[in-house]
Amino acid sequence: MLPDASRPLYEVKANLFKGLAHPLRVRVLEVLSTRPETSVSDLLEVTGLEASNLSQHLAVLRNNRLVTADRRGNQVYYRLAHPQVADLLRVARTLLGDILETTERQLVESSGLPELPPAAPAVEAAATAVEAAGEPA
Amino acid sequence: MLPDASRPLYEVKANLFKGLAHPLRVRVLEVLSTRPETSVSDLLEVTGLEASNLSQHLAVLRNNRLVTADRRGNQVYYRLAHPQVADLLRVARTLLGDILETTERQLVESSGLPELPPAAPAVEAAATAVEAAGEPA
DNA sequence: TGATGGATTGATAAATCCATTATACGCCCG
DNA sequence: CGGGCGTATAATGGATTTATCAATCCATCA
Repeated sequence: MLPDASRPLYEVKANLFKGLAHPLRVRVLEVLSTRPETSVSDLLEVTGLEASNLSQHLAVLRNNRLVTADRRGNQVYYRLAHPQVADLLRVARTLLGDILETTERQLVESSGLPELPPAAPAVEAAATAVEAAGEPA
Repeated sequence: MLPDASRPLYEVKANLFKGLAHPLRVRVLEVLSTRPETSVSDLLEVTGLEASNLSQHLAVLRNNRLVTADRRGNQVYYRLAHPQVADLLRVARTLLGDILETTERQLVESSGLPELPPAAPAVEAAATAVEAAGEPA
């Protein structure tokens, strides 16, 4: 889990992605991208999760060195270990935008070519949702 | 597996990362980042894998719209579906470089502070390996 | 000290992922 | 058409991941 550099890079990278491969963990990282730090109790509120479940996921993020925790008094505060983590989320998002765009285009092309589709509610709304989502990363 | 935009973005992102969360798939994407396209047989050579195993992983990459395949004659050629995929791998690599650097520094700091460590073979070599690795992404 | 609130850890069952094997498909050539 | 090659899919069993519940740890405050 710790990025052991003696292994082939593609293994280490795969481990990194594994650390990111859960909705909850992505969510936590997104929250952490918007503020300098966040307490576990705040994360609990935001996510509406069970404490132990969240804690487990935070442990995964810690083991992957994606976040750092420090305890102040009764509470524990988490922050991104590196700004690059936010970069990664941003790049992922733009990639997803592209993917969605081209799959949508391919759908249109293969289904009769109505140059400007009169309005494909679901897909269309979805696409713009991704573009405009007021989301941190 | 298809990036359904009607779901929360963090779920879609997590799915994307899941698609990347295997050494073999990362390896394939790295190979594909270095050339415009690569045939399955070439990938088989490079990776030394069983055909069906590779095929399964290629299917995952296809389902995630990370690669596209097109058949010409007897062979199938794969390519990255978007240049952003390579970007993602690059950002991941620099992040890993940072992570490794700071964990190494923390190791040194917490173990007696030999200002310039006389030479910590494993870790040191590893770090430079990551920096210098002549790897595509 | 005991008690309380916040967070983590351990244990377990369910779900998911993966390598392997076997089978099927698509294309070319004889 | 039949055979062979290159890929892909199905099925199976073993390993990993995850949500849940119980137990523990750590700091505060009475």
